[in-house]
Amino acid sequence: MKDIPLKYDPTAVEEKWYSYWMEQNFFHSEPDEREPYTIVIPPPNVTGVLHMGHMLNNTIQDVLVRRARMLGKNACWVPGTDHASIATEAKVVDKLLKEGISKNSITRDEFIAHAWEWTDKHGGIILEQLKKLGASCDWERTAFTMDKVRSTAVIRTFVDLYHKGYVYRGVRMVNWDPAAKTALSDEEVIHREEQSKLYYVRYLVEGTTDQYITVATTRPETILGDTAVCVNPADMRFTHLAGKRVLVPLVNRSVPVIMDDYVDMEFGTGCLKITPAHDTNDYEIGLRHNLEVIDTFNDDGTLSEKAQLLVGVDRFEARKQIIPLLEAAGNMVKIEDYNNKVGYSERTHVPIEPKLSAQWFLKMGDLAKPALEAVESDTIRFYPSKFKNLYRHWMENIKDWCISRQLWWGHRIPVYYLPDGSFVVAETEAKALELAKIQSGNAALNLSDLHQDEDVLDTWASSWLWPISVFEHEDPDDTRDVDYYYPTSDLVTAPDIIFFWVARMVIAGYEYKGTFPFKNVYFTGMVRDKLRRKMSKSLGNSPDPLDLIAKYGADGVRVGMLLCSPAGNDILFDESLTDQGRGFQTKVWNSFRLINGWEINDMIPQPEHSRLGIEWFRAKLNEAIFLMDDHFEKYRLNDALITIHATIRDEFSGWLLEIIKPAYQQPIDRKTYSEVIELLDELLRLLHPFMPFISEEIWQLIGERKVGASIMMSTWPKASVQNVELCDRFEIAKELVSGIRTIRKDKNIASKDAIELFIIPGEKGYVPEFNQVVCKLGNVSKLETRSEEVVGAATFMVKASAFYIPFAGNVDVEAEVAKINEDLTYNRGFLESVIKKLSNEKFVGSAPAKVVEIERKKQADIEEKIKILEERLATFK
RNA sequence: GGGAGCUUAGCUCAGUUGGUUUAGAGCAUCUGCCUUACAAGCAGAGGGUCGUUGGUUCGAUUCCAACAGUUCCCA
Repeated sequence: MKDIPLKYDPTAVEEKWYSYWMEQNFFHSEPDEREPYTIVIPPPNVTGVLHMGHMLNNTIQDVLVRRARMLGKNACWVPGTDHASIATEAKVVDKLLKEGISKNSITRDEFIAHAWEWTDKHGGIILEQLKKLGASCDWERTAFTMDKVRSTAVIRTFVDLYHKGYVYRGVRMVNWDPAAKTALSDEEVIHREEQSKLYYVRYLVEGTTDQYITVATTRPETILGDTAVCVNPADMRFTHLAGKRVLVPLVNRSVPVIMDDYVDMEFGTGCLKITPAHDTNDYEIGLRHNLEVIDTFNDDGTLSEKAQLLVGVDRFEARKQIIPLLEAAGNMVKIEDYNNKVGYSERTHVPIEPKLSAQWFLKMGDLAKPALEAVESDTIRFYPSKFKNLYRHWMENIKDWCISRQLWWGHRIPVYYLPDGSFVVAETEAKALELAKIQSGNAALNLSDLHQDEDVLDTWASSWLWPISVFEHEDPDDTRDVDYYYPTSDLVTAPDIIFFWVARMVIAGYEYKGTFPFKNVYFTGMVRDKLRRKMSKSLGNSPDPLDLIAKYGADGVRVGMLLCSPAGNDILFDESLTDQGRGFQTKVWNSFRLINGWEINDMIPQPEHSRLGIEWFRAKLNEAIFLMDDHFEKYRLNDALITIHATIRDEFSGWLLEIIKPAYQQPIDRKTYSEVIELLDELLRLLHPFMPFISEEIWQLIGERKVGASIMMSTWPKASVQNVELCDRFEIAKELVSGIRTIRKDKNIASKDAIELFIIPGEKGYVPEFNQVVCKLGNVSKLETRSEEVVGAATFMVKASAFYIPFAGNVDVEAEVAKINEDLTYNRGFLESVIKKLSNEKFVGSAPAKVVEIERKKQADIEEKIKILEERLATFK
């Protein structure tokens, strides 16, 4: 008997064991002859602090890693962080601004120094927070997307892809973020439906004084950049305008009326204004019709000199100001309410401006092929598999990836321009110079003559290498780790980055390692609040994970998160979940406290009920292991948790402990005690991946443990042959005990008063082998079988067996009769449906023999039960 | 506008190739209990014509179609 506290103190216990695990270096992995099990963390942004999404995601990873470790695999969970180009740059710019420093006033190098300072200060916070959750990451392998090894990999890859012809520079319509002043990839743009206006504006047909053509637009401020008006060639309303020109309002530029079947005749007026510089579709039309491109916006979203009017005015202010101008000029026809979709920057949340600009692109078509095939063929499995559709759709319609960003924080593009405007691509300045000399034929060229591209690479251009680059070393020939750990086993991430990250990792994996980067992808749901709102800082609906851990314990929070989160389903987080987790933690502790409090006596033999209980529980536990393994195999982690949760709470604490519990202040026999400790040991091991701390705490207390021992390094219990029949028979005994409890409650018989129990056994519903258990749990002093109805007793049935408990007081005949009649009605109805089925010749003829047999058995069972019920009813008449 | 998914108890969800006593769990609700480990607990109870309508089948929550509602992705 150990001296243990009445109340479990998660904070103290969690700190103690996490330090112990760290001291023992249990999380660290080195390649050896065992099978590897590898997970790379989805690297959180250095700007981030732990939020509920991380909690869910990392809890899942930790569960998988801990179980794999217990299965004897060489488990390695690599942690790290992501430099998050645009988000971090924005934070650093803000911070500097508060200090009175504008980004424009300092050099690139000075800015980068500030950004590193910021990263060093904040970048590690989130990883420290993960430790509180119990994450068993190999901290010695912590990586950062901008550290030396990872940066080298990114640059090397760019150069390689360039030389393979996949990278090209092109002027294209890109998604321009006027706040960050950078291009964004399509995936970084979020489209939202908005209430806006549709403006009908008329353009004077050139050479006339009263002929107009009216267009409909949501963006009247772009009129200043119009270079055509377009109609559908099939539209009879406008055939007379073919070859004519119109005047752009306010600026009176003469532009052609063009015909293109892109125009939807049904929409608006059937007549479209074309602004090639500021609309993707217009740009395409412009290319087809050789239209002039007039860029009327500056990089910051204000109108440029080219607009001629409202120069320097912000685009949204310009929209307001241009309306009275159009009205005054007599061009505004009408304004209607209209809902349209507007693209917003994922990071800065400002509306995206389509803008022509020179950017670096990566050709995706060929690269994507093996990556699509891998998922289609289930070489890489998605859980849940419904995300295959999404993945396929994107991969089949993949577009080239805009990989340049007009930012400073990130991997600077290794392109070096020569004085003549040509360029070379190389991993280092020295190599670039060498190449430049050859290319230009000018051996006197030196570094100061070269100018490196100002842009950095998209952050995902580093994260897509993550499963490879985290295993690389400064010595490029040291491939020991990558050879051993790659491909990794499981990836746990959110479906919203399936394109950003998952798909691109698969692409990079095939391109650079010739195989998939991970075998399974587990998509978690979004953590939302009770009202299904996304958790966000601005809504203030997200609890601070660390507060939750302080309040409920890390184990409690982990259980709370997982209880309600089948793969891929959003989890509607509510503190009642973590409260449940804490409740379970307390339950586990109290169960242990009960056992711990027993005095052991070597002299007394094992009582029969204890022997039976333990025999049954062994079978039940075996069943639980079997089920959990199956759930794990299918990545149904919440089902696996529910299984161990129910096994501990209901079967172990609720049934087994009640069976073997000695009478008050009585000792327990040695055999039962050691057997129950053995069983508890197994339960704790099954619980460990979910609740690492409390399982370790109790495991350390129930045996003599040497320094260096830990449940996390113990083995995962193995399922043996199932004994379903034993479990089923015990369920019948449980029903009997429940029946007794119900009668006690109905008839107000205190549990300390012993009762007598008489039984008329039927074909089913009575298992005498568990009589000792029933007597113990039901406080039954006498148990006898009878062949005739017992009068003056409370009765109930289990299946086809009838049970009688004599009691002092009157039997409520009316109530009994009513109860029996209710039972009869149900069973007769049921019998009818079975008979109907069996009398259907087609059923008997075509259904499998096994199914028909089941129906026959049903019929016999129900008939027997009805017979007994009828007999009982007769005794009341 | 195109595509995908979802719709089962008041809420959140299971339901594994169509048949296992006319659908299960957790939470919530209700009723008892401060029963010597646990009131952060225990023992019970009620609650669903499986979105609607058709079809396939001996048999449909399960397969198919249409419709309705809803969510997401893409344009």
